[in-house]
Amino acid sequence: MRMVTLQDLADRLGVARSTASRALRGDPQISETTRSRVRRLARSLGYHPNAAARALTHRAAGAVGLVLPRTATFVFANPYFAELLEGLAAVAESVGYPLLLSASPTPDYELWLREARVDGLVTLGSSLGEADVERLEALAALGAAVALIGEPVRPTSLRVVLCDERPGIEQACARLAHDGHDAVALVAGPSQAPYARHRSSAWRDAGEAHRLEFLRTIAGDDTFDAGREAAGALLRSRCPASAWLFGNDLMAFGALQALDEAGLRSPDDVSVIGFDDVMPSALIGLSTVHQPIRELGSEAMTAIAAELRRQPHASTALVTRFVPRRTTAAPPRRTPHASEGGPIDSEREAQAHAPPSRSGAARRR
Amino acid sequence: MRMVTLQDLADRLGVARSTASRALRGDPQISETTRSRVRRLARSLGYHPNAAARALTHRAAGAVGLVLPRTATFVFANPYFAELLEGLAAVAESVGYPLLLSASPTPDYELWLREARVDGLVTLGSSLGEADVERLEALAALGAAVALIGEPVRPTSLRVVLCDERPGIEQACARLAHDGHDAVALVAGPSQAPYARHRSSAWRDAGEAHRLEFLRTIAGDDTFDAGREAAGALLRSRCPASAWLFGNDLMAFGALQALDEAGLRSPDDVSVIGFDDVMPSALIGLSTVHQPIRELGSEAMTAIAAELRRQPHASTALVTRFVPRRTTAAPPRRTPHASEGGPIDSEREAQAHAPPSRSGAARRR
DNA sequence: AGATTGCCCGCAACCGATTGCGCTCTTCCC
DNA sequence: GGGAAGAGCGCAATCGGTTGCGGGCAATCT
Repeated sequence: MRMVTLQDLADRLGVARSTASRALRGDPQISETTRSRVRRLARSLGYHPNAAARALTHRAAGAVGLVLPRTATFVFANPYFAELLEGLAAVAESVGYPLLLSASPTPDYELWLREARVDGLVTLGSSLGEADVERLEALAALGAAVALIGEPVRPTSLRVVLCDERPGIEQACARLAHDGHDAVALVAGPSQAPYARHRSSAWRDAGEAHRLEFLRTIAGDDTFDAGREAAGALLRSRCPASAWLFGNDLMAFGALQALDEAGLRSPDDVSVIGFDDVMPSALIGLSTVHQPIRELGSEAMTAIAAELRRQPHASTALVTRFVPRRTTAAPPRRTPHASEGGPIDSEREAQAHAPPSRSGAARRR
Repeated sequence: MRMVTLQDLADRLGVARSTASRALRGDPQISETTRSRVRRLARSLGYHPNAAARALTHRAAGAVGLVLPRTATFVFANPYFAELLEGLAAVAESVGYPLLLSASPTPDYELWLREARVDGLVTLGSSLGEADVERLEALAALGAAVALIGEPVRPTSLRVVLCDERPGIEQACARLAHDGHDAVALVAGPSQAPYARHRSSAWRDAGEAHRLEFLRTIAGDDTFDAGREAAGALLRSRCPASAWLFGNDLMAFGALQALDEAGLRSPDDVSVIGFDDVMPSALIGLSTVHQPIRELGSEAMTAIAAELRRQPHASTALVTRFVPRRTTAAPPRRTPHASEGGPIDSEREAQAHAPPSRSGAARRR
């Protein structure tokens, strides 16, 4: 695959390569005549400077990498990543840094930087090990721009973009308490993951401050199926919690499915609160803690672009907020398991004050 | 940002750059001793060959671009693209071609290829103009691997990955007819877009074969809001269609929302059928025509990788199928507009044979 | 002992663009 | 008319890695 080169332009015009180069980038030491001749030819031949050659002389790739330490399937099954990508891609586009994408459960965080394939890197802080952080810091010291989304295992000099999860969680717990809930269950993310632990303790702290008793805590792996299984376990164990709190929306979706399969529903039988507020949540009316995911992405990319251009960058503070929708209400009079075989009463009751409703989430067919 | 170079290795070992190079890539003309010395040092210094320099000599970038001719916001608001990306990224990862991502409403399809930033390109066939197709063909003739997802304006020598939309549409219409529907409305995609026109005529052909009358056709722009507005228009105009067919799921979601806001619901008041079967569709129980979106992505990427490696590649046939869920049923006795102010009767009736249901999709709060 | 063979390795020329430095030619001035 | 200034352009090195070709050296053969 042979493209038009600077030499081609120079040959055709009878000038030196260097002259052609200077003409194209508007060097004042080239006469107007020559400059326009070169530019005209370049346009008509569809010349574009070879990215690799430029990268070599500029010692900069002009691209930024996004490393997602999960399989592509996992990543894009979760709308969270789509929204993150939306924020990243929008800024990447506007600042002119192509985004390189990698989704692998065993990522090599350093590879692209060491190959000088990218000048900067965005990745998830929470999935980095101690050693990863250390090596990325070393690369950052050499000039790489690294931004972490979410907190890593230990404090670091790398730029970390995060969002205060507590306000939204606090609001959610306040609302539950106000509605009369006093016993909840928590379906958290993977217990090894720092971010999941942080979020769990945020739920616990806020919940306890509002006198909510945590009857049970289950660790899931942030997938739909994990949520469904956790909900199944809660139902089978007849856990009398009147509200279920989740580490993310996807698991809450799974739980709603499980409820539906059990012939129960939210909020009549149990209130359900997710975390993230991804797009489908608005669609199905899930009450959840809204996280500004796009902004996390755009903030990370903006920070990286600023650093690469040696411009100052003031980071903006991001916070969560509770978005009450249709899966939260006052607790039922009876706990879910008390009405097996068809929650007739609560249904009648719900109908009395609820508008006619389309039938709900996915159901076995 | 200065990384370890081949010269560094050579200097430290007192050999020539070329020797170090050959040692690393296992050239048999280098002695075992030297080879292992070089390799050991390379590993301990964290050496990785500079991607730009390799690209220059190999005349290949070792990367593939994905150009999405829409804003990042549009792209990632539609789960379709997330699933497409899932298929692309999974294969890209496994074949070792990093994926470059671009989302811009005014894309430059050729730029990355001309800059030699990528060896191959994936984009959406339906959004290419005549001129775009021509220029891409020219680049393909020069050795670029180009794959189009969806049919372009005219037949082309470029590789086109597509999926037969008719079977699923046919199945959907058959089902509607069988359930007793005879009058439908179609909310199609943008009427300028070839793919939307194809899909519309597929709906019409299949519908008419099953004696469904198309009372009204509205062109939307494939967004949630377009679907909501189209549904609003249908309701206001008291269109007596008993089923609504959509150009994609996202518009169907919007329509469900509009129904909900009007105090109506599907399928009691009107059956709704989407197209794509994106992830949230299963969640909210939308009946829809399933398209193997991931496979479209993986097929495109596989084809590109094969072409770049000069390997043969047999393309696989992809087809759609109808997935009946909860938004299709027999038509109501009365048309939607006849029961304004609360469709009490149809509701009772629905309850009689429907399992208890969670309240449905997003509703105004 | 001298010639031959083969193993290892270095020299140098690329790939395509950028840039410091110096050369040439015109023009202006004394 | 001769020298200086300055405009306009070319030479060559450089970025880091690859590769054709040739050269040095030791072992082997006659």
